[in-house]
Amino acid sequence: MKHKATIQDWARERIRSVGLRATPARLATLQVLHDSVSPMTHAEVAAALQHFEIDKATVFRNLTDLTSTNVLRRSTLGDNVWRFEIMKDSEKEHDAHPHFVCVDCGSISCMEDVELSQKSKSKNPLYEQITEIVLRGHCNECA
Amino acid sequence: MKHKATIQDWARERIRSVGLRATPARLATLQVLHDSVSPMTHAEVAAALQHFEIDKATVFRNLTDLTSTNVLRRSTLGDNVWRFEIMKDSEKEHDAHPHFVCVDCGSISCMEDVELSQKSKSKNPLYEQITEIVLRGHCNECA
DNA sequence: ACTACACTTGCAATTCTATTGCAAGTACGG
DNA sequence: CCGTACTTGCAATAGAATTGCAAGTGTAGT
Repeated sequence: MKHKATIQDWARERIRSVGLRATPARLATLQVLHDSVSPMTHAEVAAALQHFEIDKATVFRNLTDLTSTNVLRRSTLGDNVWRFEIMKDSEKEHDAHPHFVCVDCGSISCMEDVELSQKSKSKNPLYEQITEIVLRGHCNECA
Repeated sequence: MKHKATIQDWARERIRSVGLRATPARLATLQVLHDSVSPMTHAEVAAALQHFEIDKATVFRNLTDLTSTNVLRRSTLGDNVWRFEIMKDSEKEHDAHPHFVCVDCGSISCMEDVELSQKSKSKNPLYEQITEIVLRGHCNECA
């Protein structure tokens, strides 16, 4: 388990490596997203950062900037709200990992160890062009 | 090719069969969606119906009602705007086979021969409770 | 056909997500 | 430590989605 200081260092390094400045707002944003087990909406991130008096417009812009530089991944899970999560180095070349949405409580979780496979080799040349995978159902809490 | 009168009859029949009233606004809504080759946003439907002096709130409520009764299907392409299309009889039984949504043209297709598998046996007890699988990406037409 | 009632509609206002302009503030290369 | 280009805060804006309520209307039952 990484220490907070280590995460800060990683965040600073990562932000600067994509040509952006390591501002407190951006470091805090990555910290918050790191501490979360699932993708967060911009409203959630903004709420978490209000204690630090960081404006929501700033949060928006930073989430957008960090997404366009591939530090974050932005996805829409079917409810018309953007969600952001830190993009791991390991998944930069791969397809996005599936997200699970509970239709009862709305909770979001990542399904790192689930992948798609084809029953037959026949068709589905679409496979390579998939950008997002969303699964809906009942989570353990609500089932 | 169906005649307009036939579509009106089908629409009236369909609307009433789900327990709703066959109002001019609803008949016109289904007519417009029938004439469209791709899913339409609420704004597009509302614009098409303005000539008939149908309020956008009414349009929205009807789209919502018709969606919750499975007359229409609502989907999001990733731009945070709902899109609606008539749900064909053949696809009413929505089993858990994946649907593919093209984020460019909005077309929806079934991916019968794609299934999920776990990389590791470890966790993910969520697997059995999945009710819907949606994949987003670029279809062959739009790629 | 008529009637009554529940369902619908129109209008206006509201909520929520996302975006932008601009002046003040700040990170950081040199 | 300075200068400048990048960032931020604040306020305003745009657009999608939603709601309250009184007036209007489709329909089942007579």
